Amino acid sequence: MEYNFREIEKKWQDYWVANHIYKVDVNTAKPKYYVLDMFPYPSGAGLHVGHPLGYIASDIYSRYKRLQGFNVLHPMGYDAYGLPAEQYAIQTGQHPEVTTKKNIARYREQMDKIGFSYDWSREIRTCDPAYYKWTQWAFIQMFNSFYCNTEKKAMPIAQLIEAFEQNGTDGLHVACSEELSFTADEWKAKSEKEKQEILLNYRIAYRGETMVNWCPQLGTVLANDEVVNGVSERGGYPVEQKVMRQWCLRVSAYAQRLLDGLDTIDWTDALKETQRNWIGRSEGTEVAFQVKDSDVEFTIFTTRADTMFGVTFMVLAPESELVAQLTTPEQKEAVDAYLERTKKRTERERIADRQVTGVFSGSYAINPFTGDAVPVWISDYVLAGYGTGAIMAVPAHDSRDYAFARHFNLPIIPLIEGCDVSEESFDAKEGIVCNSPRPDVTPYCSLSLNGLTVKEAIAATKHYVEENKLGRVKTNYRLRDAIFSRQRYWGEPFPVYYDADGMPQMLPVDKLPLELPEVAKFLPTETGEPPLGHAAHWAWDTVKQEVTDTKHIDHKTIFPLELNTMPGFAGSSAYYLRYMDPHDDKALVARDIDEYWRNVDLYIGGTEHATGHLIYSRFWNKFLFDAGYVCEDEPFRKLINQGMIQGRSNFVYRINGTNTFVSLNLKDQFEVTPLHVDVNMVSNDVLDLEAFCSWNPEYATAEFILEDGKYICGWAVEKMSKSMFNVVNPDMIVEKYGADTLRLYEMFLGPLEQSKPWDTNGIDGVHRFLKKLWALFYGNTDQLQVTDTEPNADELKSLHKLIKKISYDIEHFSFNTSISAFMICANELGTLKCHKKQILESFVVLIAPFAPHMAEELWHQLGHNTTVCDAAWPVCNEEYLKENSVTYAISFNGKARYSLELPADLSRDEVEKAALTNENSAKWLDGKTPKKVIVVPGKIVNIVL
RNA sequence: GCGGCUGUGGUGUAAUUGGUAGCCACGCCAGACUUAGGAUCUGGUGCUUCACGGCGUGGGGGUUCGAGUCCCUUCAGCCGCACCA
Repeated sequence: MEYNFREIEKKWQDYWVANHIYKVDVNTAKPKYYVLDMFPYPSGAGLHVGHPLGYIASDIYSRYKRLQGFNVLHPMGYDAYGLPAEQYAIQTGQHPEVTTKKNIARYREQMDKIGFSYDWSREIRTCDPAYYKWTQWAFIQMFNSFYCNTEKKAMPIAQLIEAFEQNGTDGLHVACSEELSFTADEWKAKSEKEKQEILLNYRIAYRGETMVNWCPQLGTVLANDEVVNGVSERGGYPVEQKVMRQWCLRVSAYAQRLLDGLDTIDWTDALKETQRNWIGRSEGTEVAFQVKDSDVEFTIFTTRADTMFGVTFMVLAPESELVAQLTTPEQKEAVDAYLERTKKRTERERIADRQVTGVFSGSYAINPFTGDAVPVWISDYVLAGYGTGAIMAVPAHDSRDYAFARHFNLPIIPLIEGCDVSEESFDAKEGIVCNSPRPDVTPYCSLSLNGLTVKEAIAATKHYVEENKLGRVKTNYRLRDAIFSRQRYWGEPFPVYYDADGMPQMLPVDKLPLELPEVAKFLPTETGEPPLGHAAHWAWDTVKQEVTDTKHIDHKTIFPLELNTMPGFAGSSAYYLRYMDPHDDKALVARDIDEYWRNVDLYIGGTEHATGHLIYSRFWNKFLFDAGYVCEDEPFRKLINQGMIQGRSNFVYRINGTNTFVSLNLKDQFEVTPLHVDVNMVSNDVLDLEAFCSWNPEYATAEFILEDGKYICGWAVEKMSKSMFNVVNPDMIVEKYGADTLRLYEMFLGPLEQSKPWDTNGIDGVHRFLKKLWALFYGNTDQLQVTDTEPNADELKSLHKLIKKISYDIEHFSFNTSISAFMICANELGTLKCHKKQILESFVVLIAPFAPHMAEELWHQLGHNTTVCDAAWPVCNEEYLKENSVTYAISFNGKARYSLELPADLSRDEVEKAALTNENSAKWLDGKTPKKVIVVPGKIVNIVL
C-alpha cells in the first residue's frame, strides 16, 4: 500500500476535530504543562513557511509532554488589533473587522492543514469584546493603583489618599512623574479637581503631559519600542518629539523588578541582555549646583562622581524647564534662535548628523567641590528625558563633552595620572586620580581624591556628597513609561469618560466591555480628534446611566468619552492568562484555575518582541500579581526564540538586449542582467522552462542556453517577500509532500534558534524517510507485514538507542538531530528487515509528536482504537544498549594508529594491558616502556611514549 | 563606542560536552531496474597524493597525552543598545 499522505492527513484531522482530541481541562490528578506560541497578527498575506517553524516546535513539545503524562495546555489565538487592517480600511473603506475576520479564517485554514494539537475551544481574539473587556478591566485596576517603593509593589490608590490625609507627602517613597511636596492640611484644602490632578502623578495608569514620539504620517503617537532609528517601525515614517497629554503606564516603576526577575527565568542570555540594555540601569550620583548670583539651584546626574574636579561647564537640554530660568536677558535672543533651530530638527536628523551645536545661557553655576563658576550652556546633545535633563561637563573624560569643549573652546582639565587629552578624551573608567583638587589651587572642600583609583574615587565622592547633603546617590533607568494612547480606530476603547472638570473617570467595571463603535470614516475628524470622534457619543447611554446622577456632565461642550484607543501591546500583554479560562465573564481568570495553570512553562516566539511585548507582558503580569489577581510574578518561565526563516531567491540571467536566458555557470561569457524568478517554478535550482515561459507573456518566446540540458538558476538569501518572488506557502508544501513532511523538514533544516533561509532542496530526503518508515509496515505489498515475533538484540538496541536520543533531543529542543536519529533507526530496522510489532509500535509513539498523522494512522493499523496521544512515552532500557565488544582507538602521543576490538566488560587495567601487548603496538613501543597510558572507557587508549 | 552571538566539506548540518572531526541529509559521481524519470534501489563522495602517507573545524599563539570544544590574541559576519552623562 502506498503512503497516501493526503488521505491519511485529511482523515485524522477530521477525526481529531470530531472527537475533541486536543481539548484540555483542569485536572488536578495530573501535573500541568503550559506551552504557548506567540499568537500571530493575521495579515492579509497569509502564513509563509517561516511562521509555522515555532508552532511546529511547540506542537512537538506539547505532544511529547502529553505522552509523558502531563496535562498540556496548548492554545492559540489572534492578535487582531493592528495598524495594517486600519490602513487598509482607510484606503478601501472595508471595515477592519471584515478584513481581520477574513484573514483569521485564512490563517486557521492554513494552520489546520499542518496538524497542530491546539485546543481551539480556547481561541481568543484581542478584538473580541468578551476578551478586551479584561484589557479594559486591567487598565482600570492600574488607574486605581500606585507603586510603593518601600513595599516594592503596586497598591490601591485609596491607601495613598489616606497617607496624604494623614501626612501629606512627608515620608512618601512612591513612584511618580514629578516629586511633589505638600502637607496633610494643604492636601485637604485642595479642590476635588486639584486632588485628581495630583493623583495622576502617582497612578500606574495615568494621563500626563509627556514628550512623545509623534508620527505625523500615521497620525498617532508611538511607544519607544515602536520607533526604530527615528522612524516608525511600521511604515518607516519620520517621528517627531512633541509634548502631548497622553495616557501612560508607569512601567518605569517596575524597572528594578523587571531587571531582577530576569535572574529567575530560563531565557537565553542574548534576550536577557537585550532587556537589560533596554531597561538601562545606571548607578550614579545627583549633585546640586547653585547658580551664581541667584537662588536658583539645579541638579545633575553623573556616573562619574570622581570627575567633579574636572567640570569646566554645564549643559542643559533645550527642552529643559531650566532654560527659561537661566537664560540672561543679554543671551535671550541667541538662546531663542537656538531653541527654534533645534525644535525643527527631528530625532532622525539629530541621529543622522551629529554636529556640535549649542548656545551659552549667560548664567554660571558654582561647582560645590571647587567653588569655580562655570558657564551653563544649552545643547541638544543632552536629552531632556534622561536623568535631570542637565549635566556637568567633564571634557577630559567624556568624548561628547570633549567635542563640545573643542568646538566652543572651553577648558579641559585632565584628572587621571598620565592620560593624554590633547587629541581625544580619556573615557575609560580606570587609572589613578590626580588634580582633585589641583595642587596649585587652595582646596575649597575637604575632599581629596588624588591617588585613588577611579572606582575608589567614585565611592569616596558619593560618600562625601551624602555626608554634606550636596545631593544623593541615585539609580537611573533608561526604561521610560509606556505611552498608552493611540489616535487610531482599530484598537481597544478606553473605559474612560471625562467629568465636568475635564478629569478622567473610569467606567464602572460592571459596564464593561465598552464596545468599539461603528464610525463613518476611519480617519481623524475635521477638528483633528481621533477617529472615534466620529462616534463621540456612541456609548453615551452607558455613561449617562451611571454618571448623570452623581457627576455633572456638560455633554454639549465636552466629549464624554476618551477618543483614543489602546496600543497593540495592550491586548497581547495578558492573553496567556485568558487562555486558562477563556469564557469566564466574572474574572480575567478564576483563582483556582490560575492556581492550577500558574504561568507559561514554555513560550516560543521571535526575538523581535524583546523590548516590546516581552517587557510589557512582564510588567502587566507583575502588576496583576501585586494586585493579587494572579499567583506568579513572572509570566514566562522558559522562552525560546525560534530563528527567522529567510527567503531563498532564484535568478535567471538574461543576456542584455535579448530575450535569451543563460544558465548559471555559462553566464560569465555574456553581459547579463539577473532577474528574480518565482521560486515555485524552480526545483533544486533547475528552472521549469515551460512554467517560466507561461509565467509572463514577455517570456513566452524566451530562448535558453542550457548546461547539460538544464537551466540552472542562481540564488541568494533575501527577506521572504512577494517582490522577491521567494515566498513559499506551507499549503503548497503540504499539498505536494504532506503535513508530516513539512513538519519534519522544518525541524530538519537546522537548530530551532538559528535563522536560516528556506530551501526546499532537500525536502525529498525527509519525504523519502517517511516512505521508508511506511514500508517497514507494508513492504511493497498491500498487506500489513507486522508480526508478533519477539525482537532480537539488534532490533532492541536500535530502538532503545532511538528512545534515549529522542527523549534527550526533545528536552533540549534539538529537533533537527531527532530527525536524523529517526532516519538512522529506520535504516537500521530496514536493513534488519524488522517488521516486529513491539519495535514498530514504540517507533510510532516516538515519532507521533513529529509526524502525528502518520503515527495516528499506523497506531490504528497496529490495532489500537484509542488515539496515539494517549499512548505512553517509551522508556529506554539501558540493558539493551550494552555492547558485547568495544572498539578502542589506540593512539601514540595522541595520534591514532590502529583500532582494537575488545570485550566490553574489561577493566581499565585489562584494556591497558591488551593495548600494550598487541602486536601492532610493538613497532611503536620498540622495546621501550611507555611513560603513561590513558584509557578512556569505550573510546581511546592513548599511549604516551 | 559598549554589550552579546556565530565562524566546521560543494550545501544544510552533526560531534557522546576535552577523547578516532564530518553523523544524517541535499547535491554530485558510478551502477541496477527502466520506453521514460523531478521514480526506486545499491555503492562512492573533506582536501591532497598513483600509492604509503600528509593536511584539515576563519587566522596566529597557548594549556593538555589528546582541543571544533578550554585560555589569550586577531580577522570576518550577524544582533542588541547608543549624544543615556
